[in-house]
Amino acid sequence: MSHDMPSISARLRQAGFRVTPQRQLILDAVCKLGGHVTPETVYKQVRSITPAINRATVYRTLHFLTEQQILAEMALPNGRTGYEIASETPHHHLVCRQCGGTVEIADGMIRPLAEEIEAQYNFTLDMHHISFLGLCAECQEEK
Amino acid sequence: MSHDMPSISARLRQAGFRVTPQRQLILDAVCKLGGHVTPETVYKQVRSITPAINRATVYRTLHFLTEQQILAEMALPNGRTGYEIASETPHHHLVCRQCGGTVEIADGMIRPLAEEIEAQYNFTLDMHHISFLGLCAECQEEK
DNA sequence: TTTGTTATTGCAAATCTTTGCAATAAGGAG
DNA sequence: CTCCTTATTGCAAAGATTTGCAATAACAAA
Repeated sequence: MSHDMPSISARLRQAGFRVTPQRQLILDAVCKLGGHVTPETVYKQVRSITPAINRATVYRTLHFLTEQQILAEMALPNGRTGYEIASETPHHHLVCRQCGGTVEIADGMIRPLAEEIEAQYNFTLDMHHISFLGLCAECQEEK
Repeated sequence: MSHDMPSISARLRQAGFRVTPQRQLILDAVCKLGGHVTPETVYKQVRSITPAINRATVYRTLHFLTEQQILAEMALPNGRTGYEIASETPHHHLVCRQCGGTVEIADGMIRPLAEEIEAQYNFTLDMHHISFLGLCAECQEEK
């Protein structure tokens, strides 16, 4: 999945934010890299194109784009954070703490639980931020 | 809930680990503080008793005690990690990203989902490490 | 008790991430 | 096109966490 820069730009400006070269470069990098990226891989990717970017800007922009729901955050096994393009249909992840591999699980699978939690505790879940940590099939066997 | 140091000590030695003053101080600190603690609060607590402790040791020991299932890790809203005494009956958390407050949810509530995931993906979930992030009832209203 | 093995610690340096502040530049208004 | 406001960036320093390595000290065995 790619991103529609014109419409994203319009949306940001509409909300009073600015569309800077850095933001575009970072979003391009996330798309180009594909899948789940880390602040460091994004930084390197953008750097390979131009030196006109600072690490702090990468971190700040990744947070910003997540707030704007253009990206989605996901927890990685070591307590680090990964990012991916926010998809229309939310989905979640099984993350292997051993090999770091991830498996996507459909939103439908956890929706019943989510609704039960929301109803019972009046707690609104961040539905784009759910990672279940554990051991994948391969890593279980190696044990 | 407190900890039974004699039996824990025996268990660790049994497995070839050593029971050092630092480990005891750190475990005591977690118990004394109660609830969910962070590496920093543990460090300060131990420090207030004796200067004979290094920050790196606190981090390493917290990880170690988690591996030994004496403590359990939990994800905090800012990507940080919290710890608590591992209880007999596993439970999970709803963590408010706004106020940082936590609510415990019973294991029974998510067990059906967990079993479905394990069956369908052959993925073993870390059952002590599940945190759902979101907004608690109070913080929703403030919006 | 003494000794030997090696798990653990402390330290310092490396990583990773966040934050305050002054300088820069996006983009709406004139 | 120029000016003005202020959102963003870069920089540097602070904070948080991890890691390599030599020194220390548990604790099992003699």
